[in-house]
Amino acid sequence: MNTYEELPKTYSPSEFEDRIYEKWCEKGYFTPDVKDNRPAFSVVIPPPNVTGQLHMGHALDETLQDILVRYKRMQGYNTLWVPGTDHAGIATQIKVEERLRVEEELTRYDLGRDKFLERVWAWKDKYENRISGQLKKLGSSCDWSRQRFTMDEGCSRAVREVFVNLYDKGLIYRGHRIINWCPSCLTALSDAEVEYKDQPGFFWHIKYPIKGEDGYVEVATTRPETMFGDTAVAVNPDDENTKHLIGKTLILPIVGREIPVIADDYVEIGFGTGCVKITPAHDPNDFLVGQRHNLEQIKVMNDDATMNSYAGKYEGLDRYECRRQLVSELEQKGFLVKKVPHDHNVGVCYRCGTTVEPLTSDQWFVRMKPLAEPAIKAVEDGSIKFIPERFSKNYFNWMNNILDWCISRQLWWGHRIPAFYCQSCGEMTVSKEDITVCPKCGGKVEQDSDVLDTWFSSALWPFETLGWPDDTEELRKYYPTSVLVTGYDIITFWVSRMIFSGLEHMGQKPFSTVFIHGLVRDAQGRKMSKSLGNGIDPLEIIKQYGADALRFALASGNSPGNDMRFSDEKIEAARNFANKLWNASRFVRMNLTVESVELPSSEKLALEDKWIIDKFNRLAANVTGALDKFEIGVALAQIYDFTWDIFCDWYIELVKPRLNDKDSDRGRICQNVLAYVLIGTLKLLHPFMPFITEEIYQSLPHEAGDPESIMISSYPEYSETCCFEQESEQFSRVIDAIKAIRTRRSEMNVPPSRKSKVFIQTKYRSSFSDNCYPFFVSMASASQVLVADEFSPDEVSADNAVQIITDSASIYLPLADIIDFEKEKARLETEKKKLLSEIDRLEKKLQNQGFVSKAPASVVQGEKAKLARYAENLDGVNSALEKLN
RNA sequence: GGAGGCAUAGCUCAGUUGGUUAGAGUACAUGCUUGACAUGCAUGGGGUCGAUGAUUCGAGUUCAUCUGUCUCCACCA
Repeated sequence: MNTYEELPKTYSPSEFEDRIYEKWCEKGYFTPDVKDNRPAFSVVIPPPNVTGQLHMGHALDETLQDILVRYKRMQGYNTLWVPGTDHAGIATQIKVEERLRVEEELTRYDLGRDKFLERVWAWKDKYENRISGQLKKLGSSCDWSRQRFTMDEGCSRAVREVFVNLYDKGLIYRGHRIINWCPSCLTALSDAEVEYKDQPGFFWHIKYPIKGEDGYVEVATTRPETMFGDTAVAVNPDDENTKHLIGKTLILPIVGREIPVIADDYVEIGFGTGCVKITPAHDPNDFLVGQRHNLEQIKVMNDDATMNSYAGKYEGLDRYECRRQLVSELEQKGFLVKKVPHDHNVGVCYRCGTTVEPLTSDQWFVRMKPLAEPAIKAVEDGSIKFIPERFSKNYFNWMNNILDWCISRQLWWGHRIPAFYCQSCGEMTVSKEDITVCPKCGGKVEQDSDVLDTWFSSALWPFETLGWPDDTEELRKYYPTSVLVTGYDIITFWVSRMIFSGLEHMGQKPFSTVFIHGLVRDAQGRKMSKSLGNGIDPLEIIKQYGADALRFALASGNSPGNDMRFSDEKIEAARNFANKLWNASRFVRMNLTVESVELPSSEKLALEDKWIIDKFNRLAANVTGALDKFEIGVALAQIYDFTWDIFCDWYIELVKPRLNDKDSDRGRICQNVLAYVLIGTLKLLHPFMPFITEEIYQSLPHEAGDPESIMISSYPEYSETCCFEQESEQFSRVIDAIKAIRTRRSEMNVPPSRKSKVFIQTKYRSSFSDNCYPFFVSMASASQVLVADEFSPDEVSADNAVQIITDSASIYLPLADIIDFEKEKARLETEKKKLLSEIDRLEKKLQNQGFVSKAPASVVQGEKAKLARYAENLDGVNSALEKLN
C-alpha cells in the first residue's frame, strides 16, 4: 500500500475495491478513539431491516452518510459512524412465517414460541451478515467494532429502562381502546402503520324500524356486517329533520335488539341520511361517541375477521362473506332501501396489505401529548434543523395532531413487554428485570405475551447505540449526534419518535440536523417495488460498474429532499467519469519522474500553472462551501467539471509540450503542479468516490506530510498563497483565443492538418507571452504565432486573413484559399446585429437612473465594463466588414 | 378536507442570499486512427425557464391566482 506502481491500463474497479476496503479495516481507520479530544462528528445509521437485502434507497442513504462522514473525518473531526440493523418486528416475522409455510408447510404455532424465535434469530444472523457485506461493498466507512442490533442485549436493556421509566411517570398505560387490527398478521397496528387505499364500494341504506311506530330510520353504511355491534343511532341535536327522533328506540333489523337514538355533534348535518349507526367496538369515531354516551361495546368479530356469536347464524363466516349474505337477507326482508356505489378509503396493513379492522382491544399506549410538546419546541426554536427546511412542516403537522401511540403488538418477534401478571392475586408488576414471583403476594407471575412496536426500540437508536442506559464515554463524546440522514418517508415513523425520546430520556436532542433525501425511482420515474419487478440491485451495479460509479450516480444531481431517477445513462456517465479520472491519472503517473511532490514557489510557476492552481483553490472553497450546506450534488458537479473540463481538457493538454522535457526545470515544475493538483482533486473527490481515489493516491508520490492513506489525509482548503486571480484572468485570455480559433476553423471546415499562421492583435501583450505560443501550435493548429499591439495592413490584409474578434484580441488567420467571402460577411453581419442589440440593451440599462442609483456599485461597474468591451468588439467587427467590402 | 413537492434544451436534471447573453449529462449534427482515455477529442444546433398578474432599477429565482402532475396527513358514517 505504500510503494507506488504504474496503474493498470484499464479501469477495473472489481480488482481493487475489496482489497482497499480490507486494508482500511485492518488499519482501523473507521474506529475513532473516544478519548481523542478533537471535536466530534457522529452519525448513527438508519438501521436497515433484517428482512432482506439492501436496495437502491439504502444505497443512496449510505452513500450520502459516507460522503459526510469521510468529509468530516478528513477535516480532522473525531468521527464516528455507528452501523447496525433493525429487527423489524412484523416485517421479519412475516418473512420467516412465509418461508416456514412454503418450505415446511408449518405455521409458527406448530413450532411454538421458542422454536419459532430460534428460526427468526437464524434468519436475522444471515441477513445481518448480508447487509453488512453490502455496506462494505459500497465503501461505507462505519465503525464495525460498534455495530449494533435493535434487539441485542444493550438495546434490550435500553428498551426496558425506557418502558419502566415512562410507566412510572404515567406516560405508558394499558387500556381498552379501539385500535387498528390486522386480521392476517393478527396484531394491533399503530396509526402510522396503516396505509389508506381507494377502493370501490357501496353505501348500503338500511331501514331501522322505530319501536312502537310504523316508521323507520334510514342509515347508510359501508360495512353492513358491523350492524350486529350497533348500540345506538346518532343524529345531530341541531338537525331539524331528525330532532324528533331523539330519545326514541329502534329495533335492529334481523337481530331484533333495541337501540336508542342519541344526539351527538359528531353527526354532520346534511350529509347522507343524517342518521348514523353507532358501532363503538368497530369504528374509531363511534368508539368516542360510545364513550360520551356510555354505550355498550359489542365486538362482533374474532381476531381473524370471522364473525362471532353476536352475528347469530353468520357466526364463523368471514367478514366479507357475512356482508354478502347479510345484505341479501336484508334485501329479501325489505330492510334494504338502496345500494349506492361509493369509493372509499380503506385502511390496509403496511406490511401485508390486508384491510385492517378497527376493533376494541386491551393494548399498551404511550401518552403522547406531554412528550410531543418539547419535541415540537426543539424544531421550532431551531435546535433541530430539517434540511430542506420544508420537511419541518411535515413534522409539525404530525406532532401537533398526535394521538396516543399503540405500542403493543401481538407478535412473537420483538421486545417482550416487561409487564408481569400474578396468577394468584392478579396484580400487574412492571419491572426492568425478569421476575418469577409476585412482589405483592409471592404468587407465580407470567409475562405479558405481547411485544413492543419495532419503532419503540428504533426511537432510542441514537443513544442506545452509544451505551445508554450506562453512562459511557461514547455517550459523552458523541451524543447528541451531528446529523441524521434519512428519507422523507419515515419522518413520522422514526425521526419524530427519536426526537421526543432523546429529549425525554437524555434531556438532550438526539441530533442537530435532519438531512432528508428523496426516493430512488426507476428510469420511468416509478417507485421501485417488488411487485413491479423494477428494482435495481445495488450489488449488480457494483459488480458491473464499481461502487464508485454507483456512488457517483446516486450523489450527482441529487438535491436534498427530491426524488431521483436511476437509469443506465446515469450509471454509464458515472463510470465514464471514473474512467476519465483513471486515465488522466495514469497519464500523470507515466510522466512523473519526481520522487516527492512540492508546490513550487510562485516565481517559478508558469502562467498556466498559476491558472490551474488558482482554479483548484477556488474549487476547494466551493466544494467545502457546498458540502457544509449539504449541497452534495452541487459539490460533486464542481469537482466533475474541474476534473474533466479544466484539468484534463485544458491543463494536461497545455503541459504536454513541457513534459517532453520532463527533467528540465520547467518540466519538473510542471510535474509538481500536475501531481499537486491531481492529488488535491483526489482528496476533494475521496468522500464521493473512495476506492478509485485511494487506488490512484497509492500510485503517486506525495507531498511531505501526506499520510499513507488518502482517507486520513487532510481535506483541501482555500489558501491565500494559492490565489492567483490576476494571472488566472490573464491566462483565460489565451484560452479564449484558442477556443475562438478552433471555433472559426471548425465553422470553415479547415482540417486540423492545415496549419496556419496566427496573428494576435491585442492590448494585453503580457497575457500572450512567448511561453504560450506552443499552446497555439498544439491546440489551435498554428504554424507560427505573432503578437502585436497593432499589425500593419500589409501583414493582415483583407484578402488573406480571417478575422476573429474576442474580448481581448483581434485574431487573424491567413487562410485566403479557404475563405468563403459571402459566408464570412453574413457571419460578421449576424455578429454585428447581436452586438448592437446587446449594446442597446446595456445603454438603456445604464441610462436608467433607478438602476444606476439603486444597484450595487459592483454590478453597475460590471455592466459598464461589459458595454465598453462590446463597443470594442463592434469596432473590430466593423473594420473586418469594411475590409471585406 | 388539510399540507407540501414538481413544471427550465428532444430526454434526465442542476441553477446556493434576486444582478453577465440561463447551465450540465445524454441524445442529435459535423470533423478528428491527437502516444492517458472512442468509456475519448474538437465544434455546433436546440430553451419567450407551465400561464396570468404583483413587488423591484432588475425575477428562472420573491409573492398571489390559475393549469397540469406527484406525494404526505386526516377521513365522512
